[in-house]
Amino acid sequence: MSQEQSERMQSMCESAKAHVDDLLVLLSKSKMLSILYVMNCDPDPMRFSEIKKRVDSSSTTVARRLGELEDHGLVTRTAYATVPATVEYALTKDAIALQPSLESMFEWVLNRADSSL
Amino acid sequence: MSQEQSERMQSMCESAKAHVDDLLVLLSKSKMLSILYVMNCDPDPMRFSEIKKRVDSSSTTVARRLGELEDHGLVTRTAYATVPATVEYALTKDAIALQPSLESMFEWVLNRADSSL
DNA sequence: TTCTTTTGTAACAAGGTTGTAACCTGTCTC
DNA sequence: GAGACAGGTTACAACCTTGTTACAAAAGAA
Repeated sequence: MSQEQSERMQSMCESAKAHVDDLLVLLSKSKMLSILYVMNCDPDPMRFSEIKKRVDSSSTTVARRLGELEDHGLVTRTAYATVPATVEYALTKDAIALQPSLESMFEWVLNRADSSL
Repeated sequence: MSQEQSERMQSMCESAKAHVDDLLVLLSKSKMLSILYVMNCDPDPMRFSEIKKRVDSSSTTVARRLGELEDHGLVTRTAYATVPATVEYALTKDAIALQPSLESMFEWVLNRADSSL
């Protein structure tokens, strides 16, 4: 951990602390890291059903998570007037900036899962 | 996301998937990322009260998280027979391997918190 | 006309998680 | 003896989160 980063942490005002907590709570919600991971795997926008299939969760939970990500400006939602409906989700620039961290975190997770077999 | 990583994901057996899920659930528990972060900030072992103070949570939750981390082999707990009691927690080698990911994830979180002011 | 599809939403019961308050150990100090 | 300290544990009520089920819209296919 860099000296600079620690100082930034300690000198933070209440408001910024709340924002940090907010983001940590967001990232800690169930399936959230998985959703960001699968969306990072593919640079193209992804449909609801594809995300749901890959993270293996209920519609309700996937919809809730995607809504929360949209609220935080981390994904954009685009609906097309096809029949049946088509909706595409894409990561925003801000979320793409998280990619290296996510990738190395999952690298670690996969390695640990491998070695525990 | 690397080709190799995606393939590893897809070819995983049920057992490994369970391990991955297990780790993701662990990392997603409340205050977990914060605890790992503050312990990474300082290379020395850290006392219970210091961790509790830095993550700003209840004894119960901090104790629960540290226990879970210990169960997963990510921290070691060392008690000294002083009066009053002294207990030190240290990250294991495996947890230290997660440091770069955590650091860049928190870098991202702090940047986002800054820019949302 | 009814079935099918995608992408959700609403309501709700079941289960999980949290903080609080009370308590504990063990020794030194007042 | 009473307090204080670190580092917890236990019990429990309150709260949060989850999946399930039912439902909806819109239009083309059977």
